[in-house]
Amino acid sequence: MNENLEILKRNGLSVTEGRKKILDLFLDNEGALAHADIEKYTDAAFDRVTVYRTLQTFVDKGIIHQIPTTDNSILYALCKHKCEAGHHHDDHVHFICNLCGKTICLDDVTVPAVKLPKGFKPAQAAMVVTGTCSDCK
Amino acid sequence: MNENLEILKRNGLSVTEGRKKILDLFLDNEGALAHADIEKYTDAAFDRVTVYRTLQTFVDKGIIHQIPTTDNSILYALCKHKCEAGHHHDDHVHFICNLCGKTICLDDVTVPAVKLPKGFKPAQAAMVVTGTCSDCK
DNA sequence: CAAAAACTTGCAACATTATTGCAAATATTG
DNA sequence: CAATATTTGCAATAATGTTGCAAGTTTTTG
Ligand SMILES: [Mn+2]
Ligand SMILES: [Mn+2]
Ligand SMILES: [Zn+2]
Ligand SMILES: [Zn+2]
Repeated sequence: MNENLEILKRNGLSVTEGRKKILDLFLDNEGALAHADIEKYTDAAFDRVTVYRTLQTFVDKGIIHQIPTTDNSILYALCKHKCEAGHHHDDHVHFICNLCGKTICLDDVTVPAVKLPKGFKPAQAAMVVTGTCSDCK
Repeated sequence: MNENLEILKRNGLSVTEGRKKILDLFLDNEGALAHADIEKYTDAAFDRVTVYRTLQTFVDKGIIHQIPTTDNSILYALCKHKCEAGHHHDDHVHFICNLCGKTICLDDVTVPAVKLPKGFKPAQAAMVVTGTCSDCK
């Protein structure tokens, strides 16, 4: 069975062209995608609003997760672990390559715990490393 | 001597009302500021474009640093270490409080090193922790 | 399988945020 | 203080994000 279909059904989502296509992009793409990438890769076949809503739906369901950036954009990538609606477990480090520009989920590199000052209670931690990726090295 | 003035001169920047005022905001404010905050705190006394350019200039000079977020905004905070033009050394963890919304530079908490897969060469690492801050606890 | 119900999409209108060129204003230099 | 260098605000333009709603599509029901 197509993996995209399987994922949509498992999450109780109606199966539509747009959702299948956008999910495929994530499944086929190793790196993370920004809203703009998706518009480009789908040749603007779907309305910009639909893309916004689809991404939001996927995040809500725990199908994709967001990666913070420092350039007024948000990157999205597949959740490979068992994320559920309302509860993500994406504790891995993200790597942004300065040369090729790709953002890669280092699924096997866990964000290390840090000791916070008194009174601070951590809930989630994100880590983004920049540098040169293994392809560009 | 006023600290803002001192910082501007040290970095070879012309001293203007806008720069002094915006720099003061950072000096007076413990937390990080977004572009929108600055417009609000200055009562829109300066054109939006001037604020963009001022923030960019400060980042370039190593006076402030950027903090990545997951909501299409960029936060800025003072560099407290010896950052130079073109070379930042802000290796500290950032904490975003889910209750009061403040973003705090944990200047004494260093981003831990992580072991990356073969071929990846790190240059910089950023870490953002969310949760409850010491004021809101 | 067809009808009803539930949900998703695209459009249009609108709002917010960001970028650029350029002339006027301001700051620095000597 | 005059000459020069730099910064600012404005206007125009672009890019990005949000909302309501009617039409279209998918799912459920009998
Ligand atoms: Mn990831
Ligand atoms: Mn900081
Ligand atoms: Zn690369
Ligand atoms: Zn707080």
